Amino acid sequence: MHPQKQIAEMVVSALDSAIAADTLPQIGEVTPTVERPKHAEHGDYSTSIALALASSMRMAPREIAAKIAESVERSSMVRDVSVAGPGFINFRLDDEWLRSRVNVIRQQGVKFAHSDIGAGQKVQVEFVSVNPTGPLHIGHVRGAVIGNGIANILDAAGFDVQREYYVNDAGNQMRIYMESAYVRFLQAAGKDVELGAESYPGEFVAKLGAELYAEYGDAVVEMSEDEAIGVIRKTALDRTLANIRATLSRMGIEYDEWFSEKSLIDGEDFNESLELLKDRGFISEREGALWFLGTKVGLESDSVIIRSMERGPSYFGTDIAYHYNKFVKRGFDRVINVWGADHHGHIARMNAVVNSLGVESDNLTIIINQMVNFKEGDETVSFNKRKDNFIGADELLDAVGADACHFIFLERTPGTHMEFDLELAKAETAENPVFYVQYAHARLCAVLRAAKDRGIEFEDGDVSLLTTSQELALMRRLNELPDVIARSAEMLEPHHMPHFAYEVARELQRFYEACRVISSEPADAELTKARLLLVDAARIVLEGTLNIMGMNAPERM
RNA sequence: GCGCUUGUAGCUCAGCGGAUAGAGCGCAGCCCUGCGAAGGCUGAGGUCGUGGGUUCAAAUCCCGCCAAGCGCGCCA
Repeated sequence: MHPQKQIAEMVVSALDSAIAADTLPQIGEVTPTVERPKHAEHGDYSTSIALALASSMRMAPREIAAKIAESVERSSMVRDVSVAGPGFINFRLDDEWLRSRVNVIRQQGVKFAHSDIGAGQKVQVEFVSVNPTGPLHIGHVRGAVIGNGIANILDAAGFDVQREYYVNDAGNQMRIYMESAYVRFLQAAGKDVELGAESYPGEFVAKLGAELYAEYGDAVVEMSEDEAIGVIRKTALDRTLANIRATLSRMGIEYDEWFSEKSLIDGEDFNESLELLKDRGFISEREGALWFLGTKVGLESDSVIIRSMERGPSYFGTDIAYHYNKFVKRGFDRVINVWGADHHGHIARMNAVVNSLGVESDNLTIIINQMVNFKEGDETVSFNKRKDNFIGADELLDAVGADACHFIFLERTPGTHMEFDLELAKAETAENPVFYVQYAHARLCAVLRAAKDRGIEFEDGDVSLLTTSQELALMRRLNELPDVIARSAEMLEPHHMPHFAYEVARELQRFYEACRVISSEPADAELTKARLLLVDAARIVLEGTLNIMGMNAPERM
């Protein structure tokens, strides 16, 4: 259990025992909020529960705080419990306990910070899911980073996580894409044909057409369009998906499942979900189409599920089947969809339809990441206005590297309309937080290498020698990781990770500045060993944090 | 027109109803005979878009207004 939760439980049981002992009046169930105070003199953890209880208990907040503080059961973790200000109860961690954590971190590795709040619940994180109609572009990277970050965090928090990419291989866009590929195929065969107005003009499709011609040759050129597309279709889709997969792989992102939209229609999911909605009275037929009765559950309008017999299900229709499949067929306890802001209009009816399928709509969380503006020098451009001037995700990765993308996109909360400074991301200087954090890790590795070169063994070091303010501040920081992971998982807020990584790096640099680690003075031999233990623990925490963020922790830079 | 999101230091952003609103960059200074200076320290800089409301307590919750982005298809 992470320290913050332990403190919260200490407060609850202190409150209970004070009530039992009749020193405080009876009240209903309360859940105390425990926070980390902004100022160090307020301790490591703090609760304002006494202030919140004042009116219902009809007592002065400070008095309530004093009663609770008295009843707190002492533990090795907490050195001091005090009442301060208008009625805060402040907790200070015990130095001895903090030191002992250095050994815990070294023994357990980053797992020391993992939690069990997930309790093995099955969670699916679906992200990116861009139409397979060409390579990923620069605007898709944010969603990829956020989805991956959330999945990693949930993993560390004890959830059973599945990462999924929804492949939109049915529907209109796919038809247009295949027609585009077919035209390019014919052009590669030397035929004089033009792309239609709606077609995908990109270079990728042209290259794909040439590859298809090289593979299938003139026999397919002679076929009718429908026949020919039937032949090239699978290869075209596979190549496109392989391209997307390769880009994601460069970012260290791997999926457990690439789920086909088409399979929902070919199989039973679409019909079954429709039957279920029909039984529950959410379906009606009019104007030659089949509708989901959104107005019945408070939506502004109804939505089409099946357009007509010839034209088949709408995107919304298959999305119903998809979520039916996720919850009912595959039995996920929770589903998290990471969507771009241009899909936000779809959220309300998705929640409504999930609810109409009989699934608690709280089990579906849709995270929207806002649009990104890219800044190069003084020029700011929003990527969506650059459709004519396509910038591929690969180009961004070439320019700034995957690690910088992870850090910078994760640093901002998904809801902000953020600006991505291309110059800054590329900069290999202190202005760039990515390098600051990775440098701190590389520096720790350099110290550990130096110790090894000098033949220093520090396994038997004594952590009780770690007493300077910088050492204690660093240990405090390292011990925050369990809280940070728990909080990030509970709130689904990955941005705490890079902020924490930055704080660890900063605390490390202060420690490094003030505390000589490897000393050549014989009298300092024991202190050297103790500090090497701390350096090693810090390295473990930093590496673990970076890995959860999808980043590398370089040993040299 | 309606809906969603955003508005915090010059810039990019944190801020979990609570104590004196924070960080980085930029700016002005200071600090290396030793483990990586890609570093450390100090300082200036804010009517938290705006007007109301709820509360013992509001940047945070509610309502109005202003501004920006996005969305309002039998596209996905």
